[in-house]
Amino acid sequence: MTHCTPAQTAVLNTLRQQNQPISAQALHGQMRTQQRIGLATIYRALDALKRLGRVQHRTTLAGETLYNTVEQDQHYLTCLHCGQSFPLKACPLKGLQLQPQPSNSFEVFYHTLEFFGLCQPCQVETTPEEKHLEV
Amino acid sequence: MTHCTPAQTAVLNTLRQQNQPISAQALHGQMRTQQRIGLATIYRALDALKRLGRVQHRTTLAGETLYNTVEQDQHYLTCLHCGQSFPLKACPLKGLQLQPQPSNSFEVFYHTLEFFGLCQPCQVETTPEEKHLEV
DNA sequence: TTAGAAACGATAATCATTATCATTTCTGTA
DNA sequence: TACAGAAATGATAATGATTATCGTTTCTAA
Ligand SMILES: [Mn+2]
Ligand SMILES: [Mn+2]
Ligand SMILES: [Zn+2]
Ligand SMILES: [Zn+2]
Repeated sequence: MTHCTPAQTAVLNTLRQQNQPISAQALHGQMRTQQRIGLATIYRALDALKRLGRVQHRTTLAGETLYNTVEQDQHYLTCLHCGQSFPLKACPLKGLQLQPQPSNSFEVFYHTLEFFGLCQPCQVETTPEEKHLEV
Repeated sequence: MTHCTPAQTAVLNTLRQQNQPISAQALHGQMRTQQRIGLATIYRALDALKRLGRVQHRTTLAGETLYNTVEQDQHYLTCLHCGQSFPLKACPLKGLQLQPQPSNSFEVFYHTLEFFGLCQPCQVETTPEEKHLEV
């Protein structure tokens, strides 16, 4: 219990090789070609890594959960109309200092940050009254 | 199709009355005491409001999806050990300008932002090597 | 070795969310 | 007003990602 199990290590390494967040099932499909591993073990490993602060996840509009390592500090603009996601070039929180918090010493491992709105092409198909903030 | 359906309006108003994000089922349980409304309609309304950029949602560590209006721009510190969530006093992105993006004119309606780590009490039960960033 | 603990794989069970479909309500027109 | 087609709704069945279960295997430490 002191360190990662073999499965956890394997999952973490496979996640590191991805250049995009990936679902648990896709991860399984990818890993099982290399080694014998059960889907339940993937979920167990992802959960453990999550609680260790090594892996994070986001949920797409379609409802699928995508995992990635905390190191790849990546955020997306997601279009509410067509569902496409566009990666940000940099993390907007880089170098940002959080205000002192409730118990004033919460230890932050990582964060999730996503933006939702309309991509360029989808904006034209939208009525003016629905428009909000331009960025 | 030009405007909200009665159900969408009702859901949005009920969401506004909440001072915390709430699950679809809890929302249903709360609304059905006031009026006859089906759970499917709640989900349909939430989905429509989501795509209109009026409602957002987050997924807890336990896997439940919680909804809230975009106006209540609220973010949380969530402890990976005990699962408790602590609200931030203010949005760290307030007044922040996004860098020019891919198609350079993505229209942002709202954002989601969450922090994960260890709360004060849970930090003491943790070995030093697992410690990360102090905030 | 060997006993107990932890991890694992296969698969059954769960449960939030979606899809279906018959019914009701709306909207515009004759 | 009466009516036809469209949209919305509620009840409920189906789906599918995640979790629980359980028998087996692997690890750990005496
Ligand atoms: Mn970031
Ligand atoms: Mn905010
Ligand atoms: Zn789009
Ligand atoms: Zn805690």
